[in-house]
Amino acid sequence: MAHKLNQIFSALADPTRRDILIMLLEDDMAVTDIAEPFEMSLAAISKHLIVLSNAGLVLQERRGRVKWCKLDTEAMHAAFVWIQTFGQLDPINLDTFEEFLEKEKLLNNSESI
Amino acid sequence: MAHKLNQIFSALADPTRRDILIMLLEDDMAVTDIAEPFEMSLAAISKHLIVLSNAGLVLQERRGRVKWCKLDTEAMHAAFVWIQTFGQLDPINLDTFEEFLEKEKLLNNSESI
DNA sequence: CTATTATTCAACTATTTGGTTGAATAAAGT
DNA sequence: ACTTTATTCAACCAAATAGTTGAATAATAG
Repeated sequence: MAHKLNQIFSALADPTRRDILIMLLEDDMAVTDIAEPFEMSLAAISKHLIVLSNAGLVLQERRGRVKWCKLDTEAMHAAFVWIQTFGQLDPINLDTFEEFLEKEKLLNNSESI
Repeated sequence: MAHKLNQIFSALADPTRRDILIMLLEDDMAVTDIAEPFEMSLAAISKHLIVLSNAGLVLQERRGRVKWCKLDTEAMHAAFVWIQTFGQLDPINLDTFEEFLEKEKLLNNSESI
């Protein structure tokens, strides 16, 4: 599904998911324990975790009947790098910008297969 | 509409909007000029700019019939700070986490009026 | 005054998202 | 074997999103 940054930023756009990430800073947790403080259903939390996992923000490892969730810092780092780089970019050359868009479009298409 | 970070991250989640932000690094631009390299309609770009503006990532100033768009770095900085802080947080105390959620819920409600 | 240019609005559509509930699966405990 | 626990699946729903087109608005140019 398209660019990784799309998934990362849209995963971070939901306050429940940001809260889950903050919880996971303390320790790895099982799905049921993650769901406990929230007012929504377990199934809803399970879906949020799948979104976080698809974005690469969380790793899920099943041991027995329990699925342990832990932070995966790599995706967060990618977002961090994008924002940081953004602030430090030299002014771009608009003449080459359309080429850039073109390349990115091809890339997105190939990724979405 | 809820938490500012929701708007910021969800604005950043769209590749067209990220591209627009990159274009604006070079210089302030009018809506029509921003739209030019993209394949979608002007109205679609106009909507994207409203999203960016609501998120606080872009400032729009009308001069005559032209609406000039420029970067507003504050919101980007807020996202940056969140991610950076995230990586540096001490392990949280889960006992107080529900209180945190409660406060945040009240806050979100008052913001969404 | 009229035509052109810049931008948005309105109405519509298709898709995605975030939630629900109830059933299904699968492992562990007794 | 039976029950409980952990998690997901499936079907559904409401709301939001990202796009379209055509008309409306408003400022500039001729």
